[in-house]
Amino acid sequence: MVTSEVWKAFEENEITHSVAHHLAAIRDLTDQQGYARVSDVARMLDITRGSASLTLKALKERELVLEDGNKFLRLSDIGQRVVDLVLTKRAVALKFLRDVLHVEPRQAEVDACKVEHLLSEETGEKLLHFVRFLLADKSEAKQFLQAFWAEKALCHDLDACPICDVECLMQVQVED
Amino acid sequence: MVTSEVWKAFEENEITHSVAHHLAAIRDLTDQQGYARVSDVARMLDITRGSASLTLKALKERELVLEDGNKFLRLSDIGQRVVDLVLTKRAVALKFLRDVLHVEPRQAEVDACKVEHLLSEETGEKLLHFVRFLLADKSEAKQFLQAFWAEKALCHDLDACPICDVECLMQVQVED
DNA sequence: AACAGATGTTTTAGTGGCAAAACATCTGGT
DNA sequence: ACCAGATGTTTTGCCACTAAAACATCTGTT
Repeated sequence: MVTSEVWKAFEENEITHSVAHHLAAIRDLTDQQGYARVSDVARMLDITRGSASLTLKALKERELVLEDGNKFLRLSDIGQRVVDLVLTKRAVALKFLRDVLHVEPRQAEVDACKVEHLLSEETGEKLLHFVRFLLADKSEAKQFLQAFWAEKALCHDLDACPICDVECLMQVQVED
Repeated sequence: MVTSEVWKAFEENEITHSVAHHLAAIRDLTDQQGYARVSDVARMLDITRGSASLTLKALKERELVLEDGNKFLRLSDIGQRVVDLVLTKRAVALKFLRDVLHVEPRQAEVDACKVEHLLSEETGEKLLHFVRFLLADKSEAKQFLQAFWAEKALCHDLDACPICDVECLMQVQVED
């Protein structure tokens, strides 16, 4: 794989950040109030109705969103599947950042939200396994986390931590 | 923090994916061949010279990129700092995905590349600590990883794994 | 001197996403 | 019946990013 193929994959993402949140808004609104209209989505995302109308029109053409005769929106089966995958990855990433890495809750939320739609299914699935294993009631996990959290308290500043430079990190060899 | 503030943070990112790679290209080219011109950057990123010219013009105006009389480009101190932060986060994310989660190397590269510029400094730093601790020569880490990699082999398919649903995961309480 | 090739820039156009404004429609209250 | 308010759409314009094409400049070869 050439370098340009790697970095251009970003643009080729079929589900953009904006699309993911339009779909998630429809899901949330349907759950909360039983229906979702263009205006409801716009209000929830804090964008204009015009903007939401255009984005949702495209999603209807892509058949991720359906509309009944009363202008009520709902997710198609595929749309539901898409938003499930994205929200699962968001939840797992949030759990990892907040409860394992101890990133500030708000920052963890922002970061998880930024990357949710960009992580591959493979990464999402493996991160899920990892977090589950890490937070389960296993002695190896408990001991490891205890040791990690204890050590972390000693080293907050990257520049001040001699063992934490990346060149050094990248040379660490891992044996399975 | 309101929901809309969280998801809109994506758009407010000052360093876009494209910008990060333009800066990284200048850095790589300077290291490899001693200089970087608009055409070199365009070739490396596999975009047209026109496109690179426009993006780099904007970066010169933002003073992240400097140009000498011979049209040779170099990073300003701030530009250097920016690209260092991004590439550090890419390296750490790659290490984590590939060597800890065992994501397929190519997929790990793509995913790390997609999120590198989106992760906060806090997350990047804490992930670095985590990976370093995890891959260091510590008994807690070794035992944990051994147990994780052994268990992971048993559960490849998300749907087939009853313990791996997210609702369940999110209810796990963590005590420090 | 003339030409070819490489380089850099600008213009035009397309995409995704946003706001603002104009417009149409629909609904409830008086 | 009328009006106000809410709703939905379209148009226009902006920004970041890209390609394509036209254009200018510079360099090396003959």
